[in-house]
Amino acid sequence: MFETVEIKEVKSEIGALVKALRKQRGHSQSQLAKSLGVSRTSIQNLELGKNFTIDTLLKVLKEMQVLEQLQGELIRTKAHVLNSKSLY
Amino acid sequence: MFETVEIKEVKSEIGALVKALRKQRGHSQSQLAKSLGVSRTSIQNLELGKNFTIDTLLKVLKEMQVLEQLQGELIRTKAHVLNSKSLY
DNA sequence: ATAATTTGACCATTATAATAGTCAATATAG
DNA sequence: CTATATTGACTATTATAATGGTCAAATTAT
Repeated sequence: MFETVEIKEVKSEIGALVKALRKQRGHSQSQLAKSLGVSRTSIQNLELGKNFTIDTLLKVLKEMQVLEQLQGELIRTKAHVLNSKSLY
Repeated sequence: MFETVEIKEVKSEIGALVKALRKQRGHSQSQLAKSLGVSRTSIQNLELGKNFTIDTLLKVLKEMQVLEQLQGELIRTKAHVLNSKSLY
């Protein structure tokens, strides 16, 4: 047990999710970049699992209308953290 | 409807979550920074809702052993995206 | 209460993400 | 098949995140 998840792997999965969201909406990297006011290189790096800033990611998620969901997850996760007794 | 969530707000919530996780484990910013091999300033900026890189965030989440959960969410979300018919 | 620790707010420097551009390889459309 | 659009892979430059340091204010421990 305690399977280790690599950071690199998670970044790639974030990239794959962004690409899936973008494709589903029928946009090219250029179209998306333009509507967010960022460079296509930023979208490309995000999708290819390179390093990127939280701003770039959140801009995409807002455009894709999944920012609310992320916020919900954050609030739930934090509540869960605060309610569970510390084991540390 | 279509309540707008601000990026700034979400960054602050991520910061609050990280701070809650850290406090629960009884670590100082300095301790956490050292164990991740990043500067305290990076932890501080993350917690205060400034901009930061995905690497910094994922390092923290890995240390806090919540990276698996995030990965699970990503996979579920992507599956949901791919299974739902496009409205676009 | 006071001593010790932690945190937020700086600053200067370094590392690197973001930008704008090009081009060949793929993919998509006609 | 041919034309068009898109993507991945570069490069050079600029903007900014990360670093390492200090210090006063706030918090926590004694």
